[in-house]
Amino acid sequence: MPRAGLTSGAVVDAALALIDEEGPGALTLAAVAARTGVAAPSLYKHVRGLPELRKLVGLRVMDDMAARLGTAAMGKSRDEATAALMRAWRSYVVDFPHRYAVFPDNPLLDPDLVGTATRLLEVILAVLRGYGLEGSRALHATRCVRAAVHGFASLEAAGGFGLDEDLNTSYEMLIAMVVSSLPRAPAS
Amino acid sequence: MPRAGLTSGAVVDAALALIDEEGPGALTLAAVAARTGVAAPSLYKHVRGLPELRKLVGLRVMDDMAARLGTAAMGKSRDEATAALMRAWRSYVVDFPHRYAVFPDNPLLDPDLVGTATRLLEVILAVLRGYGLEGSRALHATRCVRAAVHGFASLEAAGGFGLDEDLNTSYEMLIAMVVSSLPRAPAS
DNA sequence: GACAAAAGCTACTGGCCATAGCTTTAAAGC
DNA sequence: GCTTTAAAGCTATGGCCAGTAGCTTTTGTC
Repeated sequence: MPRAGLTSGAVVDAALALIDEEGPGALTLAAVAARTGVAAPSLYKHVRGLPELRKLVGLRVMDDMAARLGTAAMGKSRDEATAALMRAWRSYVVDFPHRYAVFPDNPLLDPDLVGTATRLLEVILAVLRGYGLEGSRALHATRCVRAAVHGFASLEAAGGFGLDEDLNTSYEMLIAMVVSSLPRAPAS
Repeated sequence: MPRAGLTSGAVVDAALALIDEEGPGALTLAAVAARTGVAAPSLYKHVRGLPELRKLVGLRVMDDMAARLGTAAMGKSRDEATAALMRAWRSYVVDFPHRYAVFPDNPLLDPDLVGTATRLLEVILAVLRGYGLEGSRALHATRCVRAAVHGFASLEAAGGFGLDEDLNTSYEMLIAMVVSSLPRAPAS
């Protein structure tokens, strides 16, 4: 019997493939084992259990998003950067609708996730700093941007918007709303 | 052996109590049966199974919210109505943080939920009509309001905002952003 | 070529959903 | 008041999944 040659990363890959193909509800150890050609208990050699697998999957999702957002905002500032950030966020959801559902609920409270989560927030904060926002004002503004963007993304990922017609137009309107109403300090 | 006298409604009540006390993950037929003092299979006399119970619970949540939003917006118009609506939405989440997680993902596509879901959307649409918004513009604006409000609510319900300090301030800022950037037709 | 660590396996337990089929309660009709 | 019957409850059972225990086999290293 040849060895499967699994690694922790390969298990996460299989989990993501499963999620992409059959939705977040299909993520079971049994299914991952079947897909990787291994008996279910063998997975425990690479992953501590289902909760840890979920966490690793969530971490990958956050990582991918952080990379996308970072490059999207790169070289831009202010309104242009905000719009690019928001478009990149949604584009992830459009590309991987099922993945967005496994984005960790509360990454800031989990020591294993807080690093990546902070990196993600840092992207937003960096853009807001371009408006001259710092400290408390930047914090509140970050929350507002997160709320708008995450709200739209999660509703779209869940198919929550009824007819999917014209979602681009809706989102551009949301971007315009955010951009136009972000508190701003005078440009330096 | 006296009879428990369950009804479909009582089962939903017990399910909601469970969710409130132990979170949405605690909603199992076994737990509901224990709480109602009945053997698990007996629940099938009142509910078709776990998916249906979830749906009924989601329906109740939507119903409660629709009632709250309706009375909150009543007698107000434009910015005042928008702000009241948004505050009422969040107040539900603050009062029942765990319930918000069982809000149905896609009520508009489920024939059993679409009625209540539409009633809920109607409240938002009614407020937007106060700005003179109709048709396509109103649709897009509704989506933006939903996104902002739902995004904030779901992040708060999941504890996704790190420190919960100053969430009121953040939300008031979001309200101000929405109110100030809503497209508006001239007042009649 | 021997050995040790890691990767895989089978066997098993316990939780939960769900179905089948029986018993008992309680309400309705005579 | 008694009979009847539908609904409400039960026990028994099966299947799926997570997770643990303990064994075998591969594979890389000395």
